[in-house]
Amino acid sequence: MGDIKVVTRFAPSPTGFMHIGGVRTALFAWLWARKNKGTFILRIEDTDKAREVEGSIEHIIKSLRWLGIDWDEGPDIGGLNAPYLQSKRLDSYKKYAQILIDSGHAYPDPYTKEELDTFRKKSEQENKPFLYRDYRPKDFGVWDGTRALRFKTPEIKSYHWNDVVRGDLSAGVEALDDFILIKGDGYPTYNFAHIIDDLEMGVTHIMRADEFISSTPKFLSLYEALGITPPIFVTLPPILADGGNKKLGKRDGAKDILDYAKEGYLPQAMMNFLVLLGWNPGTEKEIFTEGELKEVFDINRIQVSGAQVNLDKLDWMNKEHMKKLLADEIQNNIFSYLPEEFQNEKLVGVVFERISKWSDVKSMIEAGELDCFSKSKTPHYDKTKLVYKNSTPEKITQNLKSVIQALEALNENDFTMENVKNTLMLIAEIEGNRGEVLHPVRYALSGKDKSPDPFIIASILGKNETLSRLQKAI
RNA sequence: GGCUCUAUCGUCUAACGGUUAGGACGAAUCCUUCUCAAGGAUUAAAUCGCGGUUCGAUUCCGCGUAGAGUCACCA
Repeated sequence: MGDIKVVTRFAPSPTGFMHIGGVRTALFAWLWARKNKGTFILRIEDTDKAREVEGSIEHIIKSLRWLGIDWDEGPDIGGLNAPYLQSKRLDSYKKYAQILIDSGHAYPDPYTKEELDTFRKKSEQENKPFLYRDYRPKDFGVWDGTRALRFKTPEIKSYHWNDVVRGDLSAGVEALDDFILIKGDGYPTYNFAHIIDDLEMGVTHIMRADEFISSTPKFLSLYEALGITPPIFVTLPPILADGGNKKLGKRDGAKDILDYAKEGYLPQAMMNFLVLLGWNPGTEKEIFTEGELKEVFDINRIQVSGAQVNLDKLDWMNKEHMKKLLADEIQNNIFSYLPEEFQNEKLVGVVFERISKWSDVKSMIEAGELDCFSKSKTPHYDKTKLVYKNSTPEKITQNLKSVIQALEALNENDFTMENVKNTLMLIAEIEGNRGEVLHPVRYALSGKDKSPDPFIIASILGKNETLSRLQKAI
């Protein structure tokens, strides 16, 4: 098994952003190549000019790089099998098309679009699948390149094949048809181009989602006509939209993977989350680093049935990966998402601690979680809320005064969380009720019912701001 | 409609044909706590239905049901 060098590829079409589903496919292909010390290729399937979206290629590259996926050959770095844009490989497709024409396996499509539509409607009315081969012309004309070139299915038979994930698969003869190899505009179809490219690039394993199962017989008949040994098929399970039971797609609100980056999810958390969407190691371990995944990932343990996206689990994983980060890594990863006024080194710990309350940094900011640390946003008070439970306003005022007095004794330099805490706890002990001391202080500093503890807020605001807010509360 | 695939707690999943059907997320309860989080402990929660093979079926087979995919000059 270790004798054959593994070559995998990820071959997106540049039609916009990538969502979780697409990236998962890339991840599995990449991991399998890395696990086997093989080659991973990025190829762009840009054969549909009408659907192409400007800037998609850069966006796709950015998305993959964010996740930490790298490639050995690709449009941006070149490689042995360049070019990696299908639109620049037209000569290859023409070469193999000619071979198929010469061997009687391809012919020009004589029909207009309208005629084909009529055929299709007729089949629909009869509740039968539309098969172009029922209308295959008796005599093939000469292909001049202006019409679509169709593949002449050599033999109508039922195919059986093996899939690493699904095991033995089969299809009825309805799955076979004379599909288009090269379109009227001169570009090849996916069905043709990917087979030629994979052949020329030496791809050994094809990872793709299950929507291609039903077209596999077409591919197999083409492999046969060209005398090619097919690569190993690895069908990935579908990813279903959150809460629903539809396959995840852009129309169902599937998000750009880079949106997760903007919200403050860590790439390693996203990678961990994605790899478990349709794969598991067979152990109870769930949190993996990139390095560990490159070791343990195995296509033989890929799931068969579909999985729903569980965003709660992503949040949890993000938290778990944050715990593994060092302070400076947290800073690097989180600060770029924070408004400038919060990019205070002292806030790293707070952000780290409080993030778990929210799904991501963005929503944490929007919820105003960090507002109490802002020197510009002085809290708004509701006097009644300053009072703790059954206490009296007089008692609270008195406590606040004690606190101010005690804190004034601290030097600006000694105004650390530790010292503030000791000071407040001492007063609380003397008063015999923590709530009557800590609550008003916290509320005075934050102006919120729910907030971080008073010690951390005070230490970050500094002596002056802390005392001023306490004074104001009185 | 044809062809094809799939089916274990709410969700993601584990289980050579033999387990009290395990783990994780989420939920609930308790502890801790000035609040909200965090942390600790505990609990509830599943083999789609019906047959068959077998000493024994979540596991193998058939049928049913439900869901998904596909039937493009899209990939």
